[in-house]
Amino acid sequence: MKQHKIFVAVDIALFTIREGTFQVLMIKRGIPPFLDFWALPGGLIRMDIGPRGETPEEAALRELKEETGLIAGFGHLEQLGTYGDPDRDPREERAISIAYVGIGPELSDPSGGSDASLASFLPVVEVEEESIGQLAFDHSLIVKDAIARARAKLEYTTLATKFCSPAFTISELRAVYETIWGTRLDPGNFQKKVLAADGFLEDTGQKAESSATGGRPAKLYRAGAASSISPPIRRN
Amino acid sequence: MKQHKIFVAVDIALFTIREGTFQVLMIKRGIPPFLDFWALPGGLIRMDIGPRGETPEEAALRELKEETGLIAGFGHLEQLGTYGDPDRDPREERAISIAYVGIGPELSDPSGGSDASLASFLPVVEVEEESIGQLAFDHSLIVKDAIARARAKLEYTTLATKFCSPAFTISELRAVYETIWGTRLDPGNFQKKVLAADGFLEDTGQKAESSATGGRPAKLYRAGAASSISPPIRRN
DNA sequence: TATTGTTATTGTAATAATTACTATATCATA
DNA sequence: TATGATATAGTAATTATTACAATAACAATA
Repeated sequence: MKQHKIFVAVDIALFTIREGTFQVLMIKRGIPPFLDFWALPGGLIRMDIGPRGETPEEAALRELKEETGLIAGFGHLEQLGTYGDPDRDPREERAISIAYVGIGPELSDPSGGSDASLASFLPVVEVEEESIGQLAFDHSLIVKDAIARARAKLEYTTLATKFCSPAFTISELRAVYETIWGTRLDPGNFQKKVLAADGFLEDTGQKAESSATGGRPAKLYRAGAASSISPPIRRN
Repeated sequence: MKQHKIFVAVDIALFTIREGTFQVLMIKRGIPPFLDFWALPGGLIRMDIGPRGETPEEAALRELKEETGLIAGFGHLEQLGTYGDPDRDPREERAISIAYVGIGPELSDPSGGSDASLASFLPVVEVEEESIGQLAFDHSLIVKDAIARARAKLEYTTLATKFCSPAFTISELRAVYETIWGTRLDPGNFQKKVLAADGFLEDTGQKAESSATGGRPAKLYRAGAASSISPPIRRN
């Protein structure tokens, strides 16, 4: 019976926008296998924490903190899927992985730790085209799925607000869409659409500083209570 | 190290439409825990099959066959998500479960086997409102998520064709939407919409028998190559 | 102070999609 | 041949989307 037990890992693809670029948190592996390869932060679910072991979410947040120093002050965490190919891990013992997608605004700088020699936000495009080299395990597949999930969810959910500061302008929100989709959206139409979507935005009554280059100062909004929006924001 | 290994199960929510009703395949448990409770077909991933154990998909199809007699001749299988709460299984040893959603047309009659004393398609509404009693483990949550997934995917994918026979009429397809959503759709508008969706339907050149009550015989279509449709079919 | 540059926000007209019907086509059966 | 039934096509009103123009509100500068 016990022969059927399997190692269960969790991995997390944590996205943010930094310097106008869509980025994902990666670590450089400090131990074999795949020593010195880039990988997603993650590790085994531990059974020696709590009376019956950790939940997968707890494990994801713990590993994130251990390997990158980042704590759970970010806005969103959802399960992406479970990767269970018997050959996804080259080691003797089989291991499956439950993957998560996380999203946060302006995250502090990561620092390597435990099994990671280095932790850093990397531009999503560089990870996609593997100009940083091949990724460890099946993490290239996981990241690809995670990116697709994030892009798709912008359309019909209020996920984009999770990339923004607590109070943000509509331009800032539009920039999130433009950065992640790699497209350009009409400012006027975008404005009307998000304001028409019930529960997407709440007026704070405040105004942003006029930008460095001048221009009319924008109103500041905060995220509303809605989690899905209809009609959706379209990708073009 | 080995202390961290966990039992990994798979469960499958297999949907079909029978006698105009949206139904899901359930088994009655023949062993404890939850003896005689209704549950989803499923079981542990086995490590003694293949050089490194089964894939989760293989395990799902094997358990389906063992417990219900149904074989994999159906149209669609996708991962729903992994349920990992440490207390989801009351037994001594912790077990997580990877859940799948399956869909098939006109499936043969199931028969109980192995750990199931009985297997049967049950109307989704009865399972939802638990008029058949509480479900085993967290299967009530899993079924709920599976139903929501199926309903949502009808909108923007060609999933509905998986419930139909190889050649089907537009009425038959419309009945799938109406049954699963519990709504009524305008026949004329529905027809135009699905025909306008590129790659959704392929004309077979044949016509269906005129129905028992008479009426113009409908054209027969088969599923096209597209997997997503835009604009989506809306729920009303 | 008036002007210019810049960004936010509102307006508008053309186009496209959706809806609620109506009309016609094609069969079975009386 | 008429009638009932269902499939399919058409049509006009409504609604949403798009592309673009106009106006508003500020900073910086002449």
